[in-house]
Amino acid sequence: MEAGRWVLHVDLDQFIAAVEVLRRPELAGRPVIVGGRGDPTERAVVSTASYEARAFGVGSGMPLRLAARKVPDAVLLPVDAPAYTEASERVMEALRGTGAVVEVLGWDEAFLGVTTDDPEGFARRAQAAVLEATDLHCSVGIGDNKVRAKIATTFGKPRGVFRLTRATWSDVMGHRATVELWGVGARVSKRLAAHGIETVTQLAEADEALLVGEFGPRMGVWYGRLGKGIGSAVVDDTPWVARGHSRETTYQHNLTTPQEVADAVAVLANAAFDDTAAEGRPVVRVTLKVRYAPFFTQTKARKLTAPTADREVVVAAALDLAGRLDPAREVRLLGVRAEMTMPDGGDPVERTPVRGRL
DNA sequence: TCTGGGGTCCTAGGACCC
DNA sequence: TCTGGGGTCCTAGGACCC
Repeated sequence: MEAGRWVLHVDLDQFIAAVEVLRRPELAGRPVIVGGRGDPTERAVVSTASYEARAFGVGSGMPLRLAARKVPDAVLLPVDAPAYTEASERVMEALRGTGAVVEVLGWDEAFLGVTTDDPEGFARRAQAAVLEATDLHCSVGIGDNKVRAKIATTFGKPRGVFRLTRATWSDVMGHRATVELWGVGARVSKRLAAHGIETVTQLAEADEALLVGEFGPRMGVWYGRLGKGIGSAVVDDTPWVARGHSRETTYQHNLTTPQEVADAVAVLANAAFDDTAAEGRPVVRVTLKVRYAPFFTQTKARKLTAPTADREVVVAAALDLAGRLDPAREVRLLGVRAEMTMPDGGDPVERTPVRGRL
C-alpha cells in the first residue's frame, strides 16, 4: 500500500433533491425537480433533478418549462437556499470530524487533504460520517492531486469510491473527449478540435507553443497540463474571501423603457451594496451586466475614483453605466456587481490570490 | 428549449507614459 | 512620417465552475 498524502474529493449525490426528499419522505423514488420558484410557466432553470427525473433526460441548467414537459408527473419544487446552506454546513462539519483538512468548494463539494496508507478506507469512513450526521449520501474521488481527485468522483457516482492517479490517468482518461476535463467546456473543446485535438491524450501530447498561441500564456500552458492530469495537490482550509457580490435578475417580462431599466438597476445596485456592506469592506469597482432579448449579453464596468463605503456613490455609478445602454433594445436580464477591496487593503483587480486556479 | 444566479480568472486592446 | 519599445492602467468581454 502507498503511504503518504492523498487528495479526496467529496461530492454529495443529487444534493438539493436529496435535501428536499429528506424533509418530504413521501417523495422518495419520485422524479423531483428543483428550480426557480417551482413554477414551470416562469423563466427559470433546473437547479437539480433527482436520479428518477434524470432518467427522463432532465439535467441542471435546463429550462424549467422544458423539464416539466419531459417528466409529466414530476414534483416541482422551489429553490430553498437557506435549507441547503444549513444542510451543507452539517456536511462540512462531519467531514472536518474525520480529521482531514477540508477545503469547501460549494454547497455540495469539498476537497479533503489526508495522510493515510488506506485512502479507500478513509473515503468510506468519510461517507459514513456524512451519512450518520445528515442522512445524505456522497461519492468520493481519490487522487494524487485535485484535478485527478475531482474527475475520479464522476466514476464513483453514486455512493461509490474511485481512485485516479498518475499511474492510471492515461488508461482511464486518455481516450476520452477533452470536454470531460474539469475546466474544459464546449467552447474550448471546439477550439482544440480545430487543431485536431479531440482526446485527452492528444491534448497531453500537444505542442505547448500551439496551445499558447491559441489560448494565451496562462491558459495555454494550463490546458496542456490538464491533459496530463497535472494539478495542485495543496488542500487549503483558509476561509473563502469573496472578491465581490452581484445581484442579477431575469425579468418575467422584458424591460422596454430607460426608466424601467434605471429603476431596476437602482434596486439591484442597492442589494449588491448591502451584500458588500455586510462584509465591511469598501467597493472599488462596479459592473453592470445586461442581456438584451433574445440573447445578447453586454457588460459595462467602472473603477471608482476611490474605494467607497457610500451607498449613493455605488448606486450612482451603476445608474451612470445604465445610461450607456442601448435604449432601443428590450432588456430581459440585469445584473450589478460590486467588487470590494481585499482584506489586506488591496484591489481585487490586482488578483490577490485568495483561491487560485486549481 | 430560448437558456438562473452567484462566483472566479484570463485575454485583448486602447490610452497613456517615458 | 509608415513609425521604437517598454511599461502600466483600464474597460470589455470570454470562458468556466457550482
